[in-house]
Amino acid sequence: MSDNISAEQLRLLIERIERLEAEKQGIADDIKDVYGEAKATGFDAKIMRQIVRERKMEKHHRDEQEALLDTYRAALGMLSDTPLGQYALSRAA
Amino acid sequence: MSDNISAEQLRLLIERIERLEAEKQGIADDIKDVYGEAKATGFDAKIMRQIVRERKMEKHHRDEQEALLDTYRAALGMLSDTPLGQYALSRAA
Amino acid sequence: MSDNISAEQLRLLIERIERLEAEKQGIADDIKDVYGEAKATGFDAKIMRQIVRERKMEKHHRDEQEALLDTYRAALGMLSDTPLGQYALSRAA
Amino acid sequence: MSDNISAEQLRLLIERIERLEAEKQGIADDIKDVYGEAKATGFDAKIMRQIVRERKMEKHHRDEQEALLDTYRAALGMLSDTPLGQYALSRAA
DNA sequence: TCGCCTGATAGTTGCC
DNA sequence: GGCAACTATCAGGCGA
Repeated sequence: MSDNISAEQLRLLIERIERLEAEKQGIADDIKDVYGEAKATGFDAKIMRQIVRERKMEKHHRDEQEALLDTYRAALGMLSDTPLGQYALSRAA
Repeated sequence: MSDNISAEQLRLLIERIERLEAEKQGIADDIKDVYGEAKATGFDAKIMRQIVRERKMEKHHRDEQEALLDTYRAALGMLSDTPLGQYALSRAA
Repeated sequence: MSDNISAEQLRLLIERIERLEAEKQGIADDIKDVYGEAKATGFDAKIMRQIVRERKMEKHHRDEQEALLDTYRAALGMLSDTPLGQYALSRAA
Repeated sequence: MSDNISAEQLRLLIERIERLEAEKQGIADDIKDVYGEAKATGFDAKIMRQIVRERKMEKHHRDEQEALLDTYRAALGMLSDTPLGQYALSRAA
């Protein structure tokens, strides 16, 4: 009996995954359509992809910077109630 | 002036793409979550992935068979108005 | 000195790769020639490519089925020294 | 009867293609092995790929130059028995 | 957690 | 010259 339950659970999980993958593919198709539309308007898809890639990297870069800053903030947090810590904070910002 | 219009168009296209890519990534994360959930329930993610892959391939296989059959039908189509062609078609189906 | 040795090693590796890529390209050209020959004989290259693709997929399909079965066997293997596990194995095969 | 002949021809062509594709895949595997070997020796595969790509482009560039030169040579060939052609040739070389 | 390896994605070449 | 097949690259997932 518990085998049936397991099999049913497995079936449901597989179906959820397949449904999500179908959605993902649909969006991928939408993206392709937008590039097609851009091309029809006279833009170069290759260059656009390059721009998208660069912006993603810039965002990633900013996120990393932000994370680093958070780390500093946390490290300095424990010192923020001391005069020396206050000074370090003022230099890091 | 038309440069501004082009630049604006480009900006809109890029933003649409970035929004779609964000959605796509979100769904990819959802899929990962489902696998995580399955693992927590005691299923082996590797086997599940293999099953999903296999089912996808079976579907692709059927589609390809259908496409091949269509191609044959088209190739035979040029004979469909002759008795012999009719016979060939009936054998191919 | 060891730099020279490294440089020489690198050169040899690069040359081996370039030689292999040349061979690969040669074979790709041969394949193209065969399709050309087929076309000259009156066959439709598009259909031929579809057939080749389909046969490759069928092979891949069989391999995948086999791999899945192996995975199941491995998953059941942990039970193979119990009577109940033996029974499960006999049902799965 | 001619159908049988055609089918047999088609079979032979398909088999030749499949055999060539198997060879091609084998060489692709060999290339992968060489990169693996290089990596094991301490080289960076990504950089090596870049080098191979650049050398291919350089070769292509040289080939184009050579082709252009041939075109000039051919164009000048028809003039090579005239004093002016002789002069042009001497300038082009 | 890191390296490997497979699967997804972008670029290129050949065909129509 | 556009489109589709194919190849090469890259990133995410798996195993050690």
